Amino acid sequence: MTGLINVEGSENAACDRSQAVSIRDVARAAGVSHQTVSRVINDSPNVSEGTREAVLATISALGFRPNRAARALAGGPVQSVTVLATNTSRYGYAAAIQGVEEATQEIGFGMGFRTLEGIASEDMPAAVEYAVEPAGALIVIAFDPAGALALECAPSRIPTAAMIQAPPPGVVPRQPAVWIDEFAAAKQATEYLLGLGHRTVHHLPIPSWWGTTPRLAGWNAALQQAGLPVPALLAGGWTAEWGYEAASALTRDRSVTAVLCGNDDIAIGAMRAMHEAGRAVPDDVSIIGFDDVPHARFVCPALTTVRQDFATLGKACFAKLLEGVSARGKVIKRAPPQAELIVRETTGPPPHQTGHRAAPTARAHRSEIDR
Amino acid sequence: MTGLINVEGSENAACDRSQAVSIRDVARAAGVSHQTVSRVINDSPNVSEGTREAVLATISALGFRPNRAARALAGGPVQSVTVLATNTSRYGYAAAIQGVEEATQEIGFGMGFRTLEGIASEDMPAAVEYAVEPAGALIVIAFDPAGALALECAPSRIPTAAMIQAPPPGVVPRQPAVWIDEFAAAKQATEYLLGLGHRTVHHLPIPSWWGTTPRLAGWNAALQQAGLPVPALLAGGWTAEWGYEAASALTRDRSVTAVLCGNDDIAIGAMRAMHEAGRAVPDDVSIIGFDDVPHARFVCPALTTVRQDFATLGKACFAKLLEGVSARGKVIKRAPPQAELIVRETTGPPPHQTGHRAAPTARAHRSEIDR
DNA sequence: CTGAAAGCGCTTACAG
DNA sequence: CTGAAAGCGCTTACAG
Repeated sequence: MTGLINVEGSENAACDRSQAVSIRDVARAAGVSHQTVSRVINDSPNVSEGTREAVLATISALGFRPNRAARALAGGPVQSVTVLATNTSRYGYAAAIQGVEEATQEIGFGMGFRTLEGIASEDMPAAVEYAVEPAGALIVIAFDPAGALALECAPSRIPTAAMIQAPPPGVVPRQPAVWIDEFAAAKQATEYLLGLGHRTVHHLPIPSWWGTTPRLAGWNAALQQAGLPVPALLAGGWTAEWGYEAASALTRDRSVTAVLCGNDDIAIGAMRAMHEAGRAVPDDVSIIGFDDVPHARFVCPALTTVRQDFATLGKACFAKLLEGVSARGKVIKRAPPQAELIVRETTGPPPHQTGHRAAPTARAHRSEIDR
Repeated sequence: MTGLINVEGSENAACDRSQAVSIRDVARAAGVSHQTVSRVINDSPNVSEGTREAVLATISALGFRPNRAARALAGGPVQSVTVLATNTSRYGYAAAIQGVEEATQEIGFGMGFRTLEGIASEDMPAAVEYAVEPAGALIVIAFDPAGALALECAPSRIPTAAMIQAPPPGVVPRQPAVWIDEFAAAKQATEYLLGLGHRTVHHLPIPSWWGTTPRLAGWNAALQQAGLPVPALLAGGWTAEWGYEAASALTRDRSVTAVLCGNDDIAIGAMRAMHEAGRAVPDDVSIIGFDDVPHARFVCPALTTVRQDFATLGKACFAKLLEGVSARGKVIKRAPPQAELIVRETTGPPPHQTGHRAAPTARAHRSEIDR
């Protein structure tokens, strides 16, 4: 098979590429043994500079690409990661997955993906086991119960890292994990609402499976710190549909003037419910979301929300994973991102509040009302 | 390593699983050769019913899982697919990816994923080549230029299928491909607007790279068929931001009373632009989107849009891929989904239209205004 | 229908 | 610093 180097002649030159160049082909062409080629592609220090360069040149001339399956089989280093997540289409998950993808691409890792939806608890161990490639690592997005279960099922033999909801103070996750400090942001968002003059803030949470979530805890802390009673809570949900249903129930209660939502989908559902109930946002009720989905600033009124950079979280998670793995090449460490309150149009003072419109402490957060 | 079978005793039994049972372990335990085990796991017909059952029993007793890397390396059948897409977080892509994922999971295929964003054209062939696993297949989401390029770069040696924009009549895609018939839906949506009494319909397209898109063509056809001039077009975009900018330009033109948008993000951006310009939706201008993202029915006013079932499209694409591959097991064929106009609240008769409110031909499409 | 042979492309030790 | 050996777990032919 010739024509590997001379690509310019052919019809769609840029798009053709013939079959498999092996480590032995490279070795032959470079006049070394295939082991030496192996050392070069694995960045072994035991290669003289001269041969290294010669081999590298031959590699690129021949267009050699190491066969991932062979490397895995032969017991090579970890070189692929599979991401486990409940689903793909929820914004935070999709963005996190994309972050991992970019990070893996940078260092030439393969990336697999497996969805957790519809897997029964008793099948989870086998599913996790089977999901990861032979010499592969594992990243699990454990924001929800299914993800958390998958994480528990990860065999200790497989290098694993996770994106999780922030653990309560003092609790150390059993696996390498990253998270966004949502507690502070939720507290800040709640305080912002209180600062606007609201007597209390209600919360429409995302689901929790150990009794609380950082978002919920932050909300709770702000209320308690202000000496306010904490309103009753519904079990959580994820979708706009759930937010719509949950907020509809709140609609009859005139004491509800501010609602902190567990995510933007819930917030958008809640806005709809308020709209249908004839409650104006933000004049009658203020709403804050969580995540800052791309359309949050375009809905009407534009959604005040807590921005979370899931793509960066995904990258941080991958970096965390690499710490525990014989990582070749430089691992760019990344700190997990900070959550950030973005004030837009769904928040304002409560109704019947004459005059003294508590000056929103605008310095503290970013405003995008005037985009 | 013992304890493989007896899992009930241990602490978190459901979550433990020890290392690698090989084909030889199974063979030994079943009293056959490892080739016979191989035949069984590959559904070869050349195995007597008795030994097959015995081997199968041993496999499940031992918890044997074939090593994917070894199968690939030894030249086994295709058993994994990698999906190439511009990104992960755009709704249609995310949903399509999830559809593929579910389909692969059903038949035990591995699934890889690679993002196209940021890959220079000249690097595309290598990127595509390197993305797919050794004995793997390829699915590319070619809704956009980067995807289309990746598809062109797919080496013929790799089994490939694609999700594409519907090709113009008479054009046969060079690769196995599936698509949603958006032409008819776009035409229907345009006709619906015309039927409401609008004098013309403007279009905010998604990008095209061969001069048109099915959505654009359907819009165009409806206009022409009605003997109407076709309004000038902007180059396309994908995001709410783009839709916002594009619609802002339209805002000063009072003849714009109906806008068909290339997707829901554009539509939401357009709604925002109209809102800021003091043009009421749908009283001053009607807007229709494309896709039916999950929040479309919750925004205010709820978005009239053309629903597209990308998850099913993804499954259909995987089924198409399997047609060209020595597929073991039953392949569930799936027809690509149909697009469907969902009438909600962003559409109505044009302003200054006294009286005769052209009866919306409501039978023809689904209405969800009363959810 | 079933087993003994050879090899997929790479990697680790092991010798120099 | 470099090469000859053995093997990862599976699969195809090839012989019975």
